[in-house]
Amino acid sequence: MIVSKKSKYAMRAVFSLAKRFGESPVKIADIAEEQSIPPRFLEVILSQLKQGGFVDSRRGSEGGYYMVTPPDQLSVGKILRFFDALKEPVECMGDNPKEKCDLKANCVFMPLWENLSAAISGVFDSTTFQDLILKEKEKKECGAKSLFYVI
Amino acid sequence: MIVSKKSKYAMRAVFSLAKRFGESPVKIADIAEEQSIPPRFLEVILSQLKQGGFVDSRRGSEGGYYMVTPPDQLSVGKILRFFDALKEPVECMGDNPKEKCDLKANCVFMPLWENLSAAISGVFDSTTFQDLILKEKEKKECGAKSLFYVI
DNA sequence: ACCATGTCAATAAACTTAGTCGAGAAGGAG
DNA sequence: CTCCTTCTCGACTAAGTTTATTGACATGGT
Repeated sequence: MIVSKKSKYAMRAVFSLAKRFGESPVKIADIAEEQSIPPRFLEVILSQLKQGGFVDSRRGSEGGYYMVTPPDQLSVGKILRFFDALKEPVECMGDNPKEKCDLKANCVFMPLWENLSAAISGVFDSTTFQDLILKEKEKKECGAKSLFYVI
Repeated sequence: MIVSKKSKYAMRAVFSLAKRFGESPVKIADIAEEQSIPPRFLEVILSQLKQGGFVDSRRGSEGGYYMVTPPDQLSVGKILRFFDALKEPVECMGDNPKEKCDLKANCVFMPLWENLSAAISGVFDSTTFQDLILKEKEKKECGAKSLFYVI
């Protein structure tokens, strides 16, 4: 898959924390349970998110993790890129390609990879976590309305 | 990467055969050399392409592989999808998801995965191997022109 | 002092990717 | 009919990546 399990966990964790932006810290164990993420794996993930400057933490009782970046200023793309999930579509692209290719500019496939790369970025960079939070609220409301009308 | 080495080998092999559509069979060894693909790996790939009905083969001397599908009727997407390289962006999507998710329709991330899936398909389904062949010809002409003007 | 929590580095199991190998089957030329 | 050439098939291996798990440690609050 393009988006690994780990990256999805990261997104869910960030989503969870983003909803509580400005509130008191949330324990790893709580996020893990809420989002069904293996707690000790989440530990690793949150630690990386902290390294990335997206979240911060406090130890001791009443400790936990909390959002640093406001949800409306954090795109999904930033998280995915940080977790290296938004890699180049092929190894021969980028400034420092793993797989070297002599063709480069003359490769007939290159425009394809470039379009792909742009299309993917387009999708992820245009959605912030604030958007997702709003979407969830909408869904809940629609769900309620739906229940009302269905009967 | 989204597109594995194997899938890229497959694309190059198909590209190579597509250029000779209607001509006599090409030996694995020749394609391998022309496209810098490990011969015995290419063997596996071509055999799968045959299974998929994209190419056919003949044994014995003067044998080899040849294109069945005309280049203008074969999109890049068809090959990538066949090689499972164009998987769903996440495991929880599709009709028969590997990773089951209770949220499904209510998942806030789902629209993201759907947009992504559509964007990727859009890129790959809109290019045929005929397009690539034409592009290569253009590039060669431009290259010649360029040489002419540069001096 | 103690307990609750985050922190860190190492490790392991499962899976995927990339590639290899040897023996065999089928077509064509002589 | 026999030999050579080429494809065919299935198993195998090596390396890398992903998905965690573990135990010992550090730190903050009461």
